[in-house]
Amino acid sequence: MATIRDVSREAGLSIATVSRAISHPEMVSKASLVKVSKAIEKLQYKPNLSSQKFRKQRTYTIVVLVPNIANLFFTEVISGIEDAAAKHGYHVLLGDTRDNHQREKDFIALVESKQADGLIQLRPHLPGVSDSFSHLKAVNVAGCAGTPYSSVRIDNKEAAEKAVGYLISQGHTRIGVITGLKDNSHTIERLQGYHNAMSAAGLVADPTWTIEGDFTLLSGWQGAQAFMRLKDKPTALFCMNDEMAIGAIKALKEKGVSIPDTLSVVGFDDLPFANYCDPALTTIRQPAMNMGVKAAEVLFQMIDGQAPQQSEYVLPFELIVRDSVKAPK
Amino acid sequence: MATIRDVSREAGLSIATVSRAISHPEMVSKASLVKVSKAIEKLQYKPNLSSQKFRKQRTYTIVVLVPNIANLFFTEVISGIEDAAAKHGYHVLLGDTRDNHQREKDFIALVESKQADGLIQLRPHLPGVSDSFSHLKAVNVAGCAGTPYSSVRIDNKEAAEKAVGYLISQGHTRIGVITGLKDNSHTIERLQGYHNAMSAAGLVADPTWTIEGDFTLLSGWQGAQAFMRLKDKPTALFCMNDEMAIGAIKALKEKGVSIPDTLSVVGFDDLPFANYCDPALTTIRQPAMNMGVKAAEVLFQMIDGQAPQQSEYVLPFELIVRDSVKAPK
DNA sequence: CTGAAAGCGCTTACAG
DNA sequence: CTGAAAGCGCTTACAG
Repeated sequence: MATIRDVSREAGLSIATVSRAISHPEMVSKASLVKVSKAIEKLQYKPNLSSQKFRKQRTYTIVVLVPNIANLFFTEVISGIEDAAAKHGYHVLLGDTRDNHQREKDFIALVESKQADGLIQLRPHLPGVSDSFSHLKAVNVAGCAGTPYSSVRIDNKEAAEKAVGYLISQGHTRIGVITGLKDNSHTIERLQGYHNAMSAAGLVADPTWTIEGDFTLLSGWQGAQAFMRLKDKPTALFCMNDEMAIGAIKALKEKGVSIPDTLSVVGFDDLPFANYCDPALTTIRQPAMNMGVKAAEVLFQMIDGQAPQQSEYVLPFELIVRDSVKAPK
Repeated sequence: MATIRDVSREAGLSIATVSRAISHPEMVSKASLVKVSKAIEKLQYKPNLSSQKFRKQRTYTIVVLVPNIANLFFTEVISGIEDAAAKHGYHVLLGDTRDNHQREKDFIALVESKQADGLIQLRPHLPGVSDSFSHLKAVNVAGCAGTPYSSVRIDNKEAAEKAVGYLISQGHTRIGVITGLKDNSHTIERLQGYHNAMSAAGLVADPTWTIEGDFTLLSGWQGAQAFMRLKDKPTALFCMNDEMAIGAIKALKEKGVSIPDTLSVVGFDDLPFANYCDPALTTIRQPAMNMGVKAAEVLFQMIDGQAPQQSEYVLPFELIVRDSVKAPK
């Protein structure tokens, strides 16, 4: 592989001039520029970026920490990050942690060891584990309120409140909920929204109506089974993500429950599949792609040495009304 | 940030010894090892990997080229790659190309410019565009037969043949197909399998039964509309991926077609959602995760300078029978 | 506008 | 087992 030295020899110029011709062409004469480009052409020279990075102490690489890449919501956020990265000349190193703390640490070490300029964490901040971020250039995306570093998210509490409020507006008074793992911050915030909506309408939320899931299809399916065993069944069900809603609908239909005639269901996220299930799912749309773009842009700013204007960017969500909700009989 | 020089000063040893203590502890005395580790501890030293990489001319990074990260099948393959990478001490740089050739070239340049040691292409090989791979360490995963460099895949033709053969074995003789884009190699191979299965059973495949899609939910939905307009409707439909099958089922149900009673449907891939649609989808399961693992391992071997044992690794697929197929009336 | 030289942080023959 | 030194490929003050 040709190096800058080969090019300088071929062009009959110093390596300094060759380097400038590439990085700062305005500092070099036209004649030299021509010689250099001819030499580059002839030798098929590609600058060794590894060397450039090392020299500049800047990698133009960011790491994206994600608990599980096989998740359509995360994946859409990552698309946004990739787009912004491509636009700004950055690359993204994928950190699929699978909730493995060692793996998470390894990726953080990448930033610490100058392999990457910064980091985006895609999930709620975990106190304890990810506190090590504080000394890094890092931003949290799709997390929760109170993240101790810059974050881009929606207001989960309000969104849940809106989802449940919509069910109430359709006449439902007995509303169940399938949550994520109970310690998860998203669960906590969305559950708060659920309770807020209920009490704002003067309704009581029976504790047995709250069923714990873990944001997977399977847990939605299982949650619905638990729901069916309730003696005093609600007429509507709020699922804290679309995957659980889809799992729940499956289980409900298996038991002969007709949706939305007997039971209304609302999801959260608006995955592409939400529009293709039967009935099409009414859900909260998070601006996943935009969240990714925004998070990346905030990070690039930080890397450039500017403090972000805000410590939190709260983006708007939207209620998407489709066919899974109907007034109770 | 502390450098190796700081550590050497702190430990009262040369930087050479410090370097060895870290990379080749067996070459260093116990006493020195202790001094070094104390100094590292005290200074919170992290080796600058950017420098190490540059020095070693080895990045321990691979790029994964994927047309679209927001695709559950791809994402599962990537999980496999990530697992293998973590195990072997590699990192993965995500190349979400969005079918943009410029972006694809940029990522290839990353390997050429020594930013990454090799590349995995997740999609069928595109003659012309990706010919530039030939001089790189590259492997193709989930592509097609005849890829001009190492590849890991299933036999698409046989898999399609099996899917269609299953419909035939259930008594269907009139079978339609929703394909991907017609120039796509997967489309071509799977279509061949479809025709093979038909003619092996002595059946004729009416050309109007072949409807072009593009592997998206929407195109499956649209394809089913086109299907409904057929005068002489088949009793079964083979969709070249699960997304199109799910889209098609949605459209069919909207038109009041009962599945599988009136029409049987088979998919391809076995996405997590396949088991949660209504009816649960009978489909071909690709070993996505394993394909990712295998592709990564082959690449790591190549990077280590060993030629792969085989130029093609053809992994087994599986027909998953669920509820979307029934004998025709 | 150009070149000689220092140096980014490490690793590794070489000599001891 | 250890250290002095060269060098990986580039960039950038500095001097001209």
